[in-house]
Amino acid sequence: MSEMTKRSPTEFEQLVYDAISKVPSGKVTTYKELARHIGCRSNQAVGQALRRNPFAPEVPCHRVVRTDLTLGGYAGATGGEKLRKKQRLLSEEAVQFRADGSVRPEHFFQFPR
DNA sequence: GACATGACCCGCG
DNA sequence: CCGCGGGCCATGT
Repeated sequence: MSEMTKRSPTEFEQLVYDAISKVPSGKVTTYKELARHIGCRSNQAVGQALRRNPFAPEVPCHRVVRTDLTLGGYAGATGGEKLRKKQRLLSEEAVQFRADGSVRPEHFFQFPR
């Protein structure tokens, strides 16, 4: 029979969503930092959890960018409309960008050690 | 359980 | 600078 019920977040995903929620407005973190904070050695696995985030933008996954501070992805896309939306959300939180599209480093938020 | 996918990262040539 | 390969690991088929 076909699947009708929607899948609930796994514990791992909840861990990720909970961590992101601690990133303040106007700041960004990275997939790598996020992974380190929750004790995950796969940055990619963190990206996977965010890619399917059903609570965006309440759970502010738009505040997570790549280690080189370029945008990364949003709503399952790595470019186009979706990505521009991510940039707009950040702009509205007063995050500033450099000419090459990367986030200005002063907005980087590091989790408490 | 094996195999494939992916919003990542890093080193090397 | 750019592509390629290796590493890491949660999820889905």
